[in-house]
Amino acid sequence: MNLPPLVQTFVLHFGEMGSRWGINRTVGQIYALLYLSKEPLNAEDIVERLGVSRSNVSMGLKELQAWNLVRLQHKPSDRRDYFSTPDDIWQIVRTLVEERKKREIDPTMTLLREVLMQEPASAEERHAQDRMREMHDLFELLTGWYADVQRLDTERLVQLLTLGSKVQKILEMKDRLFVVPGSKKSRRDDAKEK
Amino acid sequence: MNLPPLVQTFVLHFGEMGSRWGINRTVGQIYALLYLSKEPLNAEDIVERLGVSRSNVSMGLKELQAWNLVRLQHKPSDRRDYFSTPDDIWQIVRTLVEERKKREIDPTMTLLREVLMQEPASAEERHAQDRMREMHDLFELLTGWYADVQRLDTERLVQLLTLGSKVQKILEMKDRLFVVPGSKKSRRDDAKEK
DNA sequence: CCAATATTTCAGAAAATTCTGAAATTTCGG
DNA sequence: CCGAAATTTCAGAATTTTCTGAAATATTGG
Repeated sequence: MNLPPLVQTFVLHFGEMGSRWGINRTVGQIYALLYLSKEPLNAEDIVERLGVSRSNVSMGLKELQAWNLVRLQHKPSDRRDYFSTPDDIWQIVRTLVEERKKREIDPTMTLLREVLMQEPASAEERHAQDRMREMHDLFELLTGWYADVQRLDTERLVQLLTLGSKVQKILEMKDRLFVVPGSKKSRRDDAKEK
Repeated sequence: MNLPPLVQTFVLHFGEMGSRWGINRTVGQIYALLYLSKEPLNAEDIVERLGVSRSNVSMGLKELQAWNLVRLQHKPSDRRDYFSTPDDIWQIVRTLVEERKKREIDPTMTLLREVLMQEPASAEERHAQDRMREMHDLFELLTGWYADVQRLDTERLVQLLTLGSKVQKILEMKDRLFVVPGSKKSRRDDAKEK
């Protein structure tokens, strides 16, 4: 491995971290390297810096492309493929969340919907189905939130995140200001009192 | 594997899904089984239903305990260990997020902080450090948001998630209502115009 | 077109992980 | 305490994943 120490530390860490995700060491290292690099890199650059085989890099890049995590580009009068990550880190986050949802949540939701259609044949199955329904509803809530928030432009997203749970305070304020006292909606807070 | 079809479908799916996480098939299956089960199960129960070795179950349960994902309990006049998942699915989510943060984010933040202290020895290292700083700041924002939201009770958390980006609307409303026109704070929206 | 260059594919080697059975250790009722 | 029951440990077998080198395929400047 042929990298400045500071870069190497990061690349090695991401290689190890990859295993905690569904990603292998080389893929993690390639991504880390591209993320830190100012200039786009071609496959041979990556081979030299990471010290892995050309074919391994080829497969790694293919996987990263399948994840939409790298951008392929070309330099004038150079037929080699150059790869880079988006400059905007928020774009990276959005892609990551999107792709993980696609691979992990969506198939699970499909399965849950299927299983929830079936008729339980025993008390045991009935209970299992109830549990699956809880999970289904939870995922629905989370993905709904995500679908909503994902549309915000970055500035507003950051604003929202910075606010954190302080939003809650504003909600309470809103409730107090705009809900007609005695109406159905305003009873929520009363309920807490009991 | 000796399970009602509906349960088996879910257990097999979670087994496969486990690989996408850092968790192995058996651990995924054990967790799925416990999640669906009304009654706590002992190790031998799990062996029978999943058809894996006793030692494999032992190691799987140990791992799930390390993740705080299962609860160990005992039945009167039975010395065997019985395992279950929390009834409250939100408790499960909280634990999962907490543990993943502990294993993935925290070590990465430690590394980033260390590397950001060092003096870059070249333009390349300087750029790499800038990129790492972006990541560091991003994680700080996200974990800050999480730390904040994590404290909410479930009812309010659900409320917040249901609202999604509509929060934004309320924020704008708040701005319009309470910010003194011409003050520093009220200029945020003006900036967007240019 | 074609030859040089670039990239991908893929079979099998290497490495890592998962799983098992047997043995060791722990626990606790009597 | 003892011994039966329960659990854990662990060496190595089985399986899966990762990685490589060689060969095949694709691309493009001239």
